[in-house]
Amino acid sequence: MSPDYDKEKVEALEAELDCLQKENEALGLMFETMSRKYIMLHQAYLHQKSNKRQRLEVPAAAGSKASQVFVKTDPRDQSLIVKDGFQWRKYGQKVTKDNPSPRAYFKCFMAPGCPVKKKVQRCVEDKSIVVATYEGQHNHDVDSTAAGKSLLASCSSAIFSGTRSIPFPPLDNPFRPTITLDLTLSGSDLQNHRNLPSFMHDYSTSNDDRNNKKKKIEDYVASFTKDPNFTLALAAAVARSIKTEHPKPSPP
DNA sequence: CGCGTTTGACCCGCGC
DNA sequence: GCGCGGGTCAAACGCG
Ligand SMILES: [Zn+2]
Repeated sequence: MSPDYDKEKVEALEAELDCLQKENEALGLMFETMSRKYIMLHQAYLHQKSNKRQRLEVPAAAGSKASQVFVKTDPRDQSLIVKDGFQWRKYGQKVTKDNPSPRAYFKCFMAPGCPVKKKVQRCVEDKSIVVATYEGQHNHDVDSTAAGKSLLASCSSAIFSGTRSIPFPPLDNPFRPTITLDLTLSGSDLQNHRNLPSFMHDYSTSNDDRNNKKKKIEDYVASFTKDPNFTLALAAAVARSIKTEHPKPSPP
């Protein structure tokens, strides 16, 4: 047992720890973004409910017409995210100025007159993360068979719906499929209100019970876990995050 | 031969 | 008015 061995081992562990920390940071950012978006959405809902006319001229972004989905997947499997239960026909691809990665344009042709479009683009830094933007909503049923066949979405929902034990090898598994965060809110509002934590503060203080908020977030998380795919790591991370702060899940 | 992807052209809104 | 950047069209291509 020479010290070199231990040193090498320590370095390897440190590298792994760094990688995990980086991923944890990314996941935390996603979760934070989701929470912020939920808070913004709720705030906007209350505001719109109380005040009929909002001075925001935001045309289409007011409603939940556009939803953004952060997907973590293998760089080569990018085209596979198309098979998410819907049938998409690619009708364009463009290179954007900000992002070196090309952006692909898809349109749902599962049903006639379905105006749902979808934009898929890889993240700037992390090429393993793709951002899909869904626009519109389907007026047809989602093919459950195709959805069930679509990658490994069911395993993540199983974690949230049923047992909390994770029967899968965690981060060690290179087959880690996909992370999907469904954020049914436009991204422009996020950037607008990104530097305005007043909403969150106002909401947090004005509301009597913060547990309710946590419960809402949890419910929201559970809601979007049903549809899209989730990586085991994110599922476990979010579950632990929620569980630690609000140890009373009680899913329906 | 039918259908979906590819890929450059075209269009259109916007800022200078 | 013009250039630019993003969104869409459609002809060509490729594959089963
Ligand atoms: Zn559709």
